[in-house]
Amino acid sequence: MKIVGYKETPVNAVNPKTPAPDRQTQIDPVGYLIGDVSRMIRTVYDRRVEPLGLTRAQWRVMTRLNRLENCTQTELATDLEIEKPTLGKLIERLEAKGWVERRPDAKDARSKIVCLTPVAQPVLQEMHSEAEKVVAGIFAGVSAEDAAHLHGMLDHIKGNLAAMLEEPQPVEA
Amino acid sequence: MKIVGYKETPVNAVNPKTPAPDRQTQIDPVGYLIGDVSRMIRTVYDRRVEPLGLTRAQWRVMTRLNRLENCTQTELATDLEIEKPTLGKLIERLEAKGWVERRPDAKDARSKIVCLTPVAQPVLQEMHSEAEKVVAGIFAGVSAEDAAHLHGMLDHIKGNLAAMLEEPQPVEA
DNA sequence: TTTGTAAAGTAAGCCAGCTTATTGTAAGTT
DNA sequence: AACTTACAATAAGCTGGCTTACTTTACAAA
Repeated sequence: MKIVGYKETPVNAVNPKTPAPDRQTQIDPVGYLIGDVSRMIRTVYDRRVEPLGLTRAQWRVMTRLNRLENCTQTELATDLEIEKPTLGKLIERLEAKGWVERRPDAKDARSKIVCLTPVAQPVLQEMHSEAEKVVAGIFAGVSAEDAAHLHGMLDHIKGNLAAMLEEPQPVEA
Repeated sequence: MKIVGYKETPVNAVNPKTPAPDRQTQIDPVGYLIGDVSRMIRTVYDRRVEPLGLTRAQWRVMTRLNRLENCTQTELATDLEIEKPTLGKLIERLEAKGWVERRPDAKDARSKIVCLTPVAQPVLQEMHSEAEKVVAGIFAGVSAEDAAHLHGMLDHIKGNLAAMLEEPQPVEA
């Protein structure tokens, strides 16, 4: 299975392979750049983790589970920002691989506790090690000040976006 | 159909709703920020375009088609960076809605020319208008210099990523 | 001319996201 | 205690991404 990223470059996206997109960029290209960078980060990491036998959705579940320790499926789905049926199917596959298991919740007969098996530990360590290498590579040649500046601007933009997302949704017709 | 974005926040992602993530950010959070911003941009735009009856994948096809005019499916798929079967299914649905049509290629009996129907025009205009509003909202309060600086850094990072993506893939076992 | 290779589109099948609806259990109300 | 409401998980079914394999056609080479 070859993982190549979702490629969801946004509005009027430019092909990231385009050699010289610096002429005639009348519509602000920063929006495309952000999308490209975001996708490329995922693609780089996906490729490195692929030999471990994990898809992106699966390693996301594993890392969260590692931080949350034992939790219910609903808690995990909320934390991952995916829906419960989506998570349910993912857990089924991870369970089949022997990396996670579902146990009944002593406190609530409706819910199930999801937890990692010992088999998963080496996989998790490998994933963490690869993540560190990828981050180092991405910021090669970027000064600390520049990184801080980048962080500040992205934070500002994220604030703008958060405000836009909180605008009342147009009432259903 | 409610569109809420893919939510593919990368490695060790933070919940974008987290109010104050500024303490104890020992692992570089810029990677998360980029992913969050990218996803939020898409979500904002998706919501505005949703009333037109389009999914994200569908409006991407429509906008590209509008720029490329008449082209073959393979050309369009390459430009969109999706695979041909994926595009084929999308076109089927758009054809059913009456927005695009497939015509035989006079020059090559294997290929088909995809083109927009007149019915699609008002939809495209509405999409473009919304896109401009979203871009304006995103960069509210950002100076031209800061925007340029942001662009420069993202370009640098993108270069790093492109280099990483060109590294020889680990040989298949 | 025939033959072989390459390319365009599609079919089939998997993974991962979503929504809506169902089932079983918990908990609050009367 | 009975009822109603809320919630955990799952089932079913759609979209959209991928790969692999197949058919048809084009083209190049023998």
